Amino acid sequence: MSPVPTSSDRDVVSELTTGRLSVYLRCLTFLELQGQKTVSSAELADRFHLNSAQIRKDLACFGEFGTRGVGYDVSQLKQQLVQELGIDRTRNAVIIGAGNLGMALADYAGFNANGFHIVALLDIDPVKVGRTSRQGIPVLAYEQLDDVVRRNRVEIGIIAVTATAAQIVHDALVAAGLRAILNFAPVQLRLHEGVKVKSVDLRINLESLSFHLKKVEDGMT
Amino acid sequence: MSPVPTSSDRDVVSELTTGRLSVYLRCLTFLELQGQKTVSSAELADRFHLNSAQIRKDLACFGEFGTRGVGYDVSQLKQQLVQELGIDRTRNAVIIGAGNLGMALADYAGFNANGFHIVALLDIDPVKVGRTSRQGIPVLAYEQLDDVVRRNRVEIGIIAVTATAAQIVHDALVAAGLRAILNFAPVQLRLHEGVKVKSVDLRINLESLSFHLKKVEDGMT
DNA sequence: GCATGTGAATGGATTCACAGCT
DNA sequence: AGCTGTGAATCCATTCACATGC
Repeated sequence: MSPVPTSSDRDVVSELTTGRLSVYLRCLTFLELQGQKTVSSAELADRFHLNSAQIRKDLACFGEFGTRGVGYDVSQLKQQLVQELGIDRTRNAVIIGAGNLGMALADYAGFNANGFHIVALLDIDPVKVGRTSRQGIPVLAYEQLDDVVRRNRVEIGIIAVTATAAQIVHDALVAAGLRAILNFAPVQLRLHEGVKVKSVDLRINLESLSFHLKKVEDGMT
Repeated sequence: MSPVPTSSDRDVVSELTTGRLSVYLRCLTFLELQGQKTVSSAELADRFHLNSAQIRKDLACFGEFGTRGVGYDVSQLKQQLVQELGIDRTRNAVIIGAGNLGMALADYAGFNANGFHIVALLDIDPVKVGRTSRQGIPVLAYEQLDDVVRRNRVEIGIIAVTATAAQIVHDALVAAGLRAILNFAPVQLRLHEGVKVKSVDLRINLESLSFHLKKVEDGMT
């Protein structure tokens, strides 16, 4: 369209590519730990069941990090991915809903390391307020949402409430200024412009497994 | 290839389509509860932020359920989806790993209703064995895996252990005869032929949100 | 020689648009 | 008239294959 290159050139990194960047990061972290200095796309593909061409394409989105004839420098590429993914500094999050799932997520290792930190759980139930998770993350009153967000520079909201309450909570998170939301409630949320929402729907995953089992039963291997 | 139509004709239901079938089922359940008798693909699309053509295409995989000029019968289509997804009977599951996440999943409402039932949690830690989740689901010894699977007709395995243990557990589940696995460990599992594995990677979702925030910061909206 | 980075080719999935049925 | 079911068209993602550079 436009004859001049725009900033949207670099913008075209698909959701799928982004997800794979995280995977690559994890692979590189592993290799670095093993003391490996250098890795080729072919080796990465072999060891982690990926496709080498895809790895190269994905990485090429951000510039040229490899050396022809050699491959990629493990530590350098890892650092590059950390930066591209924006986890070179810590991002704070709150969890709405201090039920089983919310509590478990609050203590989940992956949510409290390498760039993320759960500041608090919020709940409307006065009985829960004042408690903490096993790891000591406090449960605060839901009404304090705006305060908590402002005071702790929270950037990410995690929805762990029932399906019925999810849309309301979602809208409140957006109103509180959050632009990144991870949703565990089984609903089709109405989205807001400029706000990224990722939904993890546990039920859908189970049903997809059931579908597979059904096919096997019906002899459709 | 083959000139005669094979059973694989109906086999070509993509992963993405399957996921959407679950979504449609949820929408229909909602509409049925509201007492709505009939619904058109356009109305479904409007109300739940979907695409009407896609809905029709997806549903058409299983035959013709709609009535031209009218739409779909809510209850009938719902029942059809329940059947296609294979949740017209209950499927039993075990969770491996009785940590925070495993415990939370065991009590998760969506995992103990409408076609699914968590039979037990299994753990190698003797301290945990003998306890139960809040809802009373027992924690048994991991060594009893084969027994538990056989006795309870378990069809689904849920991996809620650390990344390091995940592959071993996965292989044990397959050896125990399971053909459907839901994995919460952040690893690229080596897969077995004929075994369906769905992975839920919480970390990837967070990183994808961070990536979005980074882009916003850098003014790439 | 070897492995990257990338246009070109392929393969899927989504969307369009309309023929066909009620 | 209205809405489904579907070929055709479009869009996006993956894979191939090779020119390019170390």
